[in-house]
Amino acid sequence: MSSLRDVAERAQVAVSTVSAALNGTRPVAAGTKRRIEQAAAELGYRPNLLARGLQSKRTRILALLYPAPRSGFGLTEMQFATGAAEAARELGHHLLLSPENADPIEELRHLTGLGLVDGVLLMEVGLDDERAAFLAAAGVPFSMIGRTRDPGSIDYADIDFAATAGDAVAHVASLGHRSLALFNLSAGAYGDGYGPAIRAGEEFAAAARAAGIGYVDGHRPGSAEEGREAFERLMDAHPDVTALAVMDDHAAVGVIAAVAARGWRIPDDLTLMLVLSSARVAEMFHPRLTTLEPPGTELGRLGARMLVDRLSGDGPPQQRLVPCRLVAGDSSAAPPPKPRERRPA
Amino acid sequence: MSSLRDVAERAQVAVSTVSAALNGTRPVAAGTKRRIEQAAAELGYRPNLLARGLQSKRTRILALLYPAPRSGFGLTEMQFATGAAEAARELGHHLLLSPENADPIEELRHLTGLGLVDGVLLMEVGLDDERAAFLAAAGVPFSMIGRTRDPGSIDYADIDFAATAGDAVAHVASLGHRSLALFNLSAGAYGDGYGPAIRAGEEFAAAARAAGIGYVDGHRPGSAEEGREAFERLMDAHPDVTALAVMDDHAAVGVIAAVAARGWRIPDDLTLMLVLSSARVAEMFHPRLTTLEPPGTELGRLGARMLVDRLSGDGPPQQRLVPCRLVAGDSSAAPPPKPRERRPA
DNA sequence: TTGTACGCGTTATCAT
DNA sequence: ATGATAACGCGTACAA
Repeated sequence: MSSLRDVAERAQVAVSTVSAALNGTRPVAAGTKRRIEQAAAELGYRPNLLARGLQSKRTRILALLYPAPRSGFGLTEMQFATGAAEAARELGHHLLLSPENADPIEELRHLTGLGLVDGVLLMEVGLDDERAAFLAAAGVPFSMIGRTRDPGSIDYADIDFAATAGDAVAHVASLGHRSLALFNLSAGAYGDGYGPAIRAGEEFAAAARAAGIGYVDGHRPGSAEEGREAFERLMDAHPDVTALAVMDDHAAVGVIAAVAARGWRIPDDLTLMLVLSSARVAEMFHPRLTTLEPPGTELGRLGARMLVDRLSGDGPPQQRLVPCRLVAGDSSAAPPPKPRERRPA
Repeated sequence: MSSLRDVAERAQVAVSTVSAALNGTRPVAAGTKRRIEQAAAELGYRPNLLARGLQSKRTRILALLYPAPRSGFGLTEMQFATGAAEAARELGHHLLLSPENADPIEELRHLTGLGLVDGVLLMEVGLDDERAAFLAAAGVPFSMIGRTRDPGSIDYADIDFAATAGDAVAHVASLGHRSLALFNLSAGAYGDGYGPAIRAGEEFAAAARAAGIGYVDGHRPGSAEEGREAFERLMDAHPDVTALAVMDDHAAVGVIAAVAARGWRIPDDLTLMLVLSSARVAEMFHPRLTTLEPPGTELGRLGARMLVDRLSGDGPPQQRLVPCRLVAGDSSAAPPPKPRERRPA
């Protein structure tokens, strides 16, 4: 690879002049500049990122801290990564994919100690995330996709659960439903203090209250079988519920089976929505489910952009909430006119 | 961050001795070595990767060239990335996520010119992949997940389509089926020369021939609607087909609908398999589909490992084929005893 | 406007 | 066995 010196020789100038010309870091005569640029082009010169980083203390590399895939790991997480990578590239940065091992803190200490990355992007942030605490204490610039319980002045991009729940409730309310239930994420899949689970629960409750419709939660099925059981118990206890929002894809499978087993149909007897699931997944179902699709790419992009902003200058903290997109499928309809009964096949 | 010099001062030795002691690159007296190690530990010294890379011409960073998500982009691609990242970390390397833009070659030229990465990992390799040609010509070490038509001596890890097709055929044959059809990937989704589509087609044909059972292909539905139509046409032309392998998730949705519309049931009237789809997706269906799950993580790991091996020394080319894992679901059964008829509801 | 000289943190070569 | 010193390629004072 050709270096600054090669270009300098070819253009008959000093190395520093080449550097200046190429970076615009000080005035260079138009003629000289042209000669230099031509020489650089001819040699296919590319600045060496290592040397530049060593000198400037800025590598323009971001690390995406990648939690070890627990039970569920899907399209959304993929979108975080691709969104962040795209935005990083557009902003002249690179994205390092950094899978966490058993000891995330040690991993972080190592990673940041290398001098390789300028900042860190955190995924799957817990309500009391130790990684965030560590990074803040260590003075390492970082941003979060998701957020801790008390983000303070830390940059983050997260789902707007209030708006999302509002949209969902408005959707079913406008169809005429008077009572909505939520099947939340299972504790097993994500641990107990998982932010999205907690926030979704709170905001759905609030939205339903504000809209003046009934609301039931408490079930947290994490598999098809649990979804079946949960639906049965839900109908036993609250036969008036005509709309159901489910946060776990597999639980939805069970719900659908349970509905069919009763001789009921979707959407005639039950309006079913998927929450935090991509439209691609919703299309796998029959009928195609209405879904509240998380803005994965958008959040990834925002996270990266915020981090780059933070590295450049220091403005006020950027904290952005983005609602899910409601994609209406064929699983939404008006509630059944009369009380439903079991109609075994 | 503390540097080698800080450690040297603290241990009362020369910088070069510290370097030698820490890297074991030349003999160091036991006592000195202990002093140095202690000083390093006390200062929390971490070698600066940039400086080391600048000097040694090896950054221990791998780039995963990440194609812009086309239509279909799922869990498998995610697994490539996570597998590669994990393996890289275990081997003391880092993984850079590099999304491709409009001009992949220019992107590659840029990336490799930066001196930032030691080698490149290619995903979604085409039969005549220009990126592979470029890298080979440029002398940049790389390995492929997937493979070109003629890989020559390039390292790669790919799906073993022959074994996969063999397993699939054996599965349906052992259930008693005498005729199998394949719905291949649509040309639209992946372009026309997409390796997996072509290899799957060839190998299913060969496996069926070897097993002495009938084989039909030619349909390439890329959506639910196209899947419905394709199934209708298939049944019109080949009413004897009792087993169907589908490579596109969405097409499978249409097939299932078409089967139901005829008043048929899965698996009683049709054995349905998903090919190259993850078990997680297969579980979304009802009944749970039998699937040939691609070894995404494994391939990612292999690709990274091969690349690291190649960077370290140069042995013979490593070319590994890994078969898909057959996960039996509830969509496989013996063929119907009598010819099926339409049984409209 | 341009050139010279130094430092970033590391490894490698040469003396000692 | 250890220490001094020269690169690696770049940015940046400072001098010209």
